[in-house]
Amino acid sequence: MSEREPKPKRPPRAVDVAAAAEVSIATVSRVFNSPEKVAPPIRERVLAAAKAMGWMPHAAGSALARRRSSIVGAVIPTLDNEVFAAQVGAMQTAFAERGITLLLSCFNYNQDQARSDVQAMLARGVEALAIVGESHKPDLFADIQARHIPYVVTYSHRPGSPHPCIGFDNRQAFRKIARHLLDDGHEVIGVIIQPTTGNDRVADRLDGIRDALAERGLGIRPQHLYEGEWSIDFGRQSVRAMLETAPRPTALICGNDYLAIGALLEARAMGLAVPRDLAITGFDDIAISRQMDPPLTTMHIDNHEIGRRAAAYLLSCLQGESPTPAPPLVPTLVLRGTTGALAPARGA
Amino acid sequence: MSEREPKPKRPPRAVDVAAAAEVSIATVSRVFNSPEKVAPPIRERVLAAAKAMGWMPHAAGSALARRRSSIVGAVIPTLDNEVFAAQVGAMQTAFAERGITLLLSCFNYNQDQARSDVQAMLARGVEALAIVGESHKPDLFADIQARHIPYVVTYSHRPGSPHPCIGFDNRQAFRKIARHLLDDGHEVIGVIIQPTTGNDRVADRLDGIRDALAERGLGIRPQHLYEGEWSIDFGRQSVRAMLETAPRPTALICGNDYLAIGALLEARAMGLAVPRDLAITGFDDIAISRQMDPPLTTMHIDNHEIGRRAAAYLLSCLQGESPTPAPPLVPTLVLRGTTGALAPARGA
DNA sequence: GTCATCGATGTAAGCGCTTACATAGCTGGG
DNA sequence: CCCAGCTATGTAAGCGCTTACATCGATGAC
Repeated sequence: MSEREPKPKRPPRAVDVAAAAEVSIATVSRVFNSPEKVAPPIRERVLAAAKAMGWMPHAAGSALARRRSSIVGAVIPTLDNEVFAAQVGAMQTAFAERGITLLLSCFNYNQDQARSDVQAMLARGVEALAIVGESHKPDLFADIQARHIPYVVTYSHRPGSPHPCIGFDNRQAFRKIARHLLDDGHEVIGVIIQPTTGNDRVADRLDGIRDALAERGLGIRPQHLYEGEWSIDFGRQSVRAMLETAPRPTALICGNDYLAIGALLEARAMGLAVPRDLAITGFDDIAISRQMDPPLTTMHIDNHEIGRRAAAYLLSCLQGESPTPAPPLVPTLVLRGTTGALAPARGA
Repeated sequence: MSEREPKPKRPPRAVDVAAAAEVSIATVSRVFNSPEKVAPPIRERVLAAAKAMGWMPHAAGSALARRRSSIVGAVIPTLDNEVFAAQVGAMQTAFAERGITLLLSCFNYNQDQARSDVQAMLARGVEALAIVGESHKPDLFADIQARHIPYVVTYSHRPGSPHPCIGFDNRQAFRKIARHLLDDGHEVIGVIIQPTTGNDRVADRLDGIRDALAERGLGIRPQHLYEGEWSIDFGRQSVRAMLETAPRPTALICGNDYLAIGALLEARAMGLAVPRDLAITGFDDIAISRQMDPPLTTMHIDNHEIGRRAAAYLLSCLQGESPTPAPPLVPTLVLRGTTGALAPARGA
């Protein structure tokens, strides 16, 4: 009767377990942190007591004592883009296996938000940080470096970047896309792309396109460049507007697959044949892209792989190693049905 | 010269700030937690000192002292489904506004994983928990309840559930879909659905379909029921196999939009007219669905709203209120191009 | 049989912070 | 002019845990 505790409110603490198992609190701690140091019979007793009262070491206490939080942070623009969702999912899984918890922040493409989220994470004692892109307020990186915390920039891999990166060279990748289209014979090329301001990755993509065109003495005509939110609808609107210009572009490079899908759907709705009347390329190779009609030519990025690599890199840093960040990933151009050699305009 | 610290390694602590501002450590703490209690000039001095050394209260320390962690956990199956990604994104945003950090776990439809993730979160001292679905090991909920922390089940709202829920009644929703198809004149209805084992939401969906069919004395023929991973490809395969059976279904209910999109694409690839030869319905109304040709009839779920409501509910609990969980959301049937009245089989 | 040694356990000092309580100036009423 | 009653600040006791160090037996070499 008197054994019944009428107020089970307060969660058990290590001392309670210690009392129940008739050992000292230090032994309880050891059972959970270096079990080999405690004699098996006692170990069992402690384990049994802990299980009986549902006790686990409280993370805040051990974080303090151990000076390690076992949490890492992921800072991404938004989960609404499956690209970042996949990266975060892969990281979460990789870290969970090591008993590390993932803290998430979505900054919605807002640099101030990113900055303050990172500060909050630092205050929480994250031991490492993965951040999408490198166009952030300088303070953001300064804060991280001041803490001597390992971090990695993802989705970007600019030559000469001061940061460790896991990603690919956006500029190169788009140069490759543009060259492919040029090789197919296109000379008037339109571009639909996400906002470039404050987004290094997208700015690089546009630069890559310009590079390739410049190599052939070409450029992007202002009326053939649409910059706006990444969405299927923006892709649709842009292509509709662009096709009213003269000369009409014969090919369209889109900053990501959502835009490309919008462009493709609208072009077909307008009665154009793709790729004959208009070639279209995307970027990311999201799940739906290869299901389109015709299937979308795009560049394949392995987002889970980026997440896994970022996690592996940070994990390695946390073990005290100094891994050399891997070479850039090289996205592969997946030629599907929305591109093809341009029919010769005139002559046989 | 001697002012230079040669080892800036260790992050500053409150005592350092206190020393710099020539106040006691208590005052420093007060400046950050109840600023109105400290005289403005001193407050400024402390703030300046803190900023100068880049100090912020360390979360583990304050969590311990305050007995509040200011973190909450979200437990979802996977981020690869945009439905859950959207929910998490909305929650993260809502919590961040209140200075609360979100811990994420993806259990990949594995109940053991979910259980241990929840335990890890409890050990981390989460103050609240949002969990997708209610078909979890009973221990999972027992652990949470033993800690007396608020929690909410999302994406599910079964009548009579013992848990607070933010979601919709999956059974009702699919009953509605099936009834609609029946009203359109369909009698042979196929089903492609995600695995039902260990997934209450999906099991409810199937039950809802059965309910509606039973009302008209009908049922699902075994050869018209395909259960498997939710993916466009599974939708494709299933529809192909199903259309070889006799009698052929004239309508197809899919457990979510991915499956429906696969079914739609494959049906059209097989030369069927949709909806004339085969009506198709999805569920979730993901972004791409209304872009399909014909646009997909589906049920619209506001995933961000679920996330916001879940966050609001938990936030309210954390303020000590006892909010009555809101009534279920009612997903709306969005009739688009993949359904329509069945042409009369015979007679005028 | 004695003592050095070693392995198993306990003791206690923090980890960085918050906050109840103590204290010390002030203000102003009597 | 004194003191009750404030308010602004400081003191110190934890929060729950880990771990260096102390302690205590037991083991085995001599």
